[in-house]
Amino acid sequence: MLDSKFIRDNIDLVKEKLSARGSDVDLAPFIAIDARRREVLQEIEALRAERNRASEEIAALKKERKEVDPARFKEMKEVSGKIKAIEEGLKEIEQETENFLLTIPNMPHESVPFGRSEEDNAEVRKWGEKPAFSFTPLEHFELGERLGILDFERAAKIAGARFSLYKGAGAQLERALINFMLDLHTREHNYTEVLPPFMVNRTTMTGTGQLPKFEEDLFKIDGADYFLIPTAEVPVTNIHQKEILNQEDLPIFYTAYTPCFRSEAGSYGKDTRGLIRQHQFNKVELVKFVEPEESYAELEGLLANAEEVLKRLGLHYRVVNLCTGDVSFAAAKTYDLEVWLPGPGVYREISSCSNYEDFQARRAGIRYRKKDAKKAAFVHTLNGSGLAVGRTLVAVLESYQQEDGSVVVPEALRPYMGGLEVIS
RNA sequence: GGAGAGAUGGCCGAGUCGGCUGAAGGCGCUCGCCUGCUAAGCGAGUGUACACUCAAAAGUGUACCGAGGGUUCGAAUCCCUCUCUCUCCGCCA
Repeated sequence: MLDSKFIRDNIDLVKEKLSARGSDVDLAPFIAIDARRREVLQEIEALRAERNRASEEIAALKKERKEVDPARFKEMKEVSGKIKAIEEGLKEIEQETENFLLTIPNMPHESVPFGRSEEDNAEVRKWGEKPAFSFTPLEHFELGERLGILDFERAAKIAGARFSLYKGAGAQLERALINFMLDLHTREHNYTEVLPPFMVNRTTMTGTGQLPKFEEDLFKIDGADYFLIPTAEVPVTNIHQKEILNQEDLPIFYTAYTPCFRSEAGSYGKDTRGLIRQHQFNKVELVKFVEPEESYAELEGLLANAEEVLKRLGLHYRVVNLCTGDVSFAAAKTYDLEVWLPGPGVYREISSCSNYEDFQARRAGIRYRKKDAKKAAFVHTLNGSGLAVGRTLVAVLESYQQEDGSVVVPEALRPYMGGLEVIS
């Protein structure tokens, strides 16, 4: 959420920043209603002040056991009626401003390249090499089905399309990846592991920006106001919802493994086979709460933490700086990590690392108190996948496949696989 | 699922028959004084948001005692609804 005062004072800048991301919001109605809001507020506050004064007067008279003129009561009853009437209008106006603000996306940071679509994203760097094969590499679902470690047909029978069933070494490999990632981030990168609820309420979904705009992408529990989380970012960022943290508590780093649930209506027809696009997938998430001055340095750190997973697994990847037209609703800046998939021969997003600045903090009410500042300030929140587990498994299968269809287990994972070296 | 109790400031805790209660008292914390050091003691301060005045510093007003609504000239205090916490019973991995 943007600061309404900031919008008021910087209309042209806000307009420019939003149009850079392809959002041509008309700010004029907001400016008008915001002005009206303050006008009504002043009116109502003056009346309330009058009521408070009268109240004190009456209290003083009663204390001295003096008579109160009945006309006074009548007069104040009218004032109260007026207040109530204006209050209703004010509530509507406030609701309207709130609704507007909640649907305005974040402004991209100055280091975000201008662009219209993902075509315009800027490659930052590449790491490693595309693995060379003396044969035509297979896609992961072929490998997985042949090895008997992935079973999409039965997954469809149990649940439907876009669900997966891992078996044997496949299930074990998924679990190994989760543990490997969590251990790396907790032991070497200073994150605190958390295991949050996989369902959250509406307020929490609004805090990180999934609601009110993207309800159709979420799975909602029927008969209760719970949603399945689309990412651990949601419950974990909201850990400190409506809190004022101490400066010395920052920065706070959390990592969490959770399954993620995404409805993503409209995605049908894309990536229909395999693990790439699922209604349920596993992810290890990294979340940071930091002071504003530190947030861009912390974004680089977060990105490096996610990259480290790929490096240790020996998977070739590239880092992409998303352009203004491709950064998501709540983010000010996003780096995507794209892993190389030898099967289809493409780079595939495997992590998305973003700085939200104070956009989520303002929505969720996450503040901190600076040592000698009188006012509490909003923290900056960041998060990134560290990594999407299913897609990592895809990359491992495809990158480490051998001509006979077996798959070599990357060394970093062997301790988590009971020493297993090859899946065959 | 059933029965009961409760929700007040960073924490503990008081709020009488509704009336200067943003909220007593204590603890904690900050600054100052005092003091070989520490402790004790003394003094002052110590929530958030919004609006207005304003260059700023600051000041003024309004709101907030779990959330929302109602009664009333006036609600932390009375009434209703909801949420959460605790205790007991039932069920249960």
